[in-house]
Amino acid sequence: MTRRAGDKGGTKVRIEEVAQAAQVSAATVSRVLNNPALVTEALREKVLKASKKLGYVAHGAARALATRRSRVMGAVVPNLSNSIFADAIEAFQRRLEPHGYTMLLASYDYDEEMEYRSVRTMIERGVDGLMLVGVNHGKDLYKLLQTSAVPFAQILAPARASEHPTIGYDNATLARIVVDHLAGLGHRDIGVVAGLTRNNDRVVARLAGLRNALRRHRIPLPEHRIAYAEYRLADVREAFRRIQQHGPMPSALIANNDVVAHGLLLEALAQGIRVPRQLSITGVGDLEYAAHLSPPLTTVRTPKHAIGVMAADYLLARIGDREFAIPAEFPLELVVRGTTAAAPAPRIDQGVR
Amino acid sequence: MTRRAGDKGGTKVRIEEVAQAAQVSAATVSRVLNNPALVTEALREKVLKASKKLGYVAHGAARALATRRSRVMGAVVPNLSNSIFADAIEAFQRRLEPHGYTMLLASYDYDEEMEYRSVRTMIERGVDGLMLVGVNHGKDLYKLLQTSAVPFAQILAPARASEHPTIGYDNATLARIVVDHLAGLGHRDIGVVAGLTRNNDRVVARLAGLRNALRRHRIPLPEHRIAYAEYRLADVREAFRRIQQHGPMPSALIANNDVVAHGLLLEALAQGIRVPRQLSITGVGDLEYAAHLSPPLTTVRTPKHAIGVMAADYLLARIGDREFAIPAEFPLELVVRGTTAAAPAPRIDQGVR
DNA sequence: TCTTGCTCTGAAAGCGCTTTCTGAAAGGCG
DNA sequence: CGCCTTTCAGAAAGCGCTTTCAGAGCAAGA
Repeated sequence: MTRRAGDKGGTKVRIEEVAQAAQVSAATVSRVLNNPALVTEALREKVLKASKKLGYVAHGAARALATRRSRVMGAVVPNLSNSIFADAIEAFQRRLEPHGYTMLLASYDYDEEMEYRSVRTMIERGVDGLMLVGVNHGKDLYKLLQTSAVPFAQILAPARASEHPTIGYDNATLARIVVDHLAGLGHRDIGVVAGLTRNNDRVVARLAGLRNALRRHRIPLPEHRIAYAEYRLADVREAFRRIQQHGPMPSALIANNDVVAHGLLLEALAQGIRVPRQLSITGVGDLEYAAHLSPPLTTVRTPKHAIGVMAADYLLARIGDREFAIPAEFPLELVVRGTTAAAPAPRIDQGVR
Repeated sequence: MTRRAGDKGGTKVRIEEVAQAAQVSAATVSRVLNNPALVTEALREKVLKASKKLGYVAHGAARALATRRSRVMGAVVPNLSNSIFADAIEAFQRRLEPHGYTMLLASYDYDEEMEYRSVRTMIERGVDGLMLVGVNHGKDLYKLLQTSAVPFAQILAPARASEHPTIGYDNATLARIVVDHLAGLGHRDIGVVAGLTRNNDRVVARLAGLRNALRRHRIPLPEHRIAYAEYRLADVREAFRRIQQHGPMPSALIANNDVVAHGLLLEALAQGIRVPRQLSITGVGDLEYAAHLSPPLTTVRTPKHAIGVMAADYLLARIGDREFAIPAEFPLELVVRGTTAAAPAPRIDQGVR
């Protein structure tokens, strides 16, 4: 286990030295390391021993140059604070690890130019595959991806949302699930708190889906019932108040994700508004704390982990020239908890009807 | 902006082709790209134009092989779900980006062997520098780092905690801050909910610090007043109950971080325990939601962002052979909010005293 | 014993860049 | 006007690996 002499600190060991130590050629060492089956048991052992003794670590760049394969995958995401990305990335990387792949990661804070730069740098670093978020990436980026011929997968959108390989659930379906639930509870007066739409096609798609689903139930969604907020509690609470300012409070609020829903819940509680008696709230994502809030949050569980894993599998397959069928869409599951209830009985309209 | 012909899809462009297109040698193209000052204005322009037109992207592996520098930094962390790591990583990467550095990331879920493998793989990929978490890394890992001569920085521990370069705050100081605050409020009966100590030197250090600080105030900390929990709400709530089972409830609970504090708060509220009247709770980290909980959480603000940035700066300096002084310790700030208050008046002891 | 057919190892040619070394051209000075 | 210095671009030698190609060695069959 412990290492003997031979590894004087800081001296990098080249394959040639291992070869000498084992009294074989560099070619053989390489074969032992990469394709052991091609080599006799005895040699293999001898080489492995020498390699271990010298503390040999292959030089990846040289290997990459020779094999035209880097064993590195790239992931480029908006940020790491949003746990949806963090979870997907982690799943992605963990899935890659046993295949000898490492992950190059960059975040761009929804800045399109920075995203482009990141992708470019990754291509320069020779990534074998690339994971991107969403389906909205500017012509230049797609061009770059095409010329460099790097396999890539877009995540968090349904396959049909793009002509490029895309892995995720459908934001329209998600919207429908939420709206159906709320409409089923009798809500006719619904507000929406969305994320910022700048460079975020998921928010846009979800909003469109919401509009659609509401229309099917003949529920109106006037502009002033929509508020946009960054995914920060303070921002969300302000958005809540903005909606209040523009007319009577809706009986239900649809949040773009659980963080937003949390913010809404917090603000409602702070104002003494009863949830769900006076106000129903829905989230998206089923974060860990959703079940623990009081009241526990009604939300939609999204398969972030599965998406990260599949992105890895897809890219691995592409690299290995294997077939891989991307499912059209991932299952979404409504988790009904305590923040939604039947709409309060409408006040008796004093007008004619 | 848009590209013209010349970039037929998927064909990678080599430097030689750019050279031909610009009617110069490959050496000149290389110089233009890496050391423009060595080349006349006219040539530079000509080459840049050709390079852009062909959509040339350098081959990083070849470059790395020739320059013995990869422009890649590694980061190896326990996970991404804990926002302290996510934040530090993001700061690290963002700081690196403008210097042309990309980040290789791996997480090991507190598995020492997996950490070793990750580091090894990164070294193989030729990282120019490495960021690790904590100061407890097993002989083999340090050996590996030494033989490969990769500069590295350990984060989230104070410089003095290790013979190797280390960037972070002192968990003992942190403990003292919390204990002083609580003791100052008259609490003499304090419980602790810590994280799992397996392969987590930060938790161990903090616990030791806590014991020390409490001793200075002559406050006892019997074993049954300590509960260990994973950083998940459900686990934490159970830990809370475990403490309740072993004797009377303490008047204050020290949580290892804000997630834990949140869990404690949730459980207390669920049980109808008044916070802070009956029970004070402190966290660590000042997560975004800390200020928004009700009551808002008293916590200690930790400089995760600054630590990530400094890790990047340090490694960059080391690579550039520049001097860099790591501060002995980072400032910590107690943020007093609503979850701590004076200890409830002690019940009149019926015993003699 | 000689040939045929395998299996296994080594020699050597790159992979695509950077960088030293060299020579050509240009500019300054006696 | 010629010589020396200086500037700038090209030729070529690697960087450390992989992999093809060819040959050596050996077993088996004739």
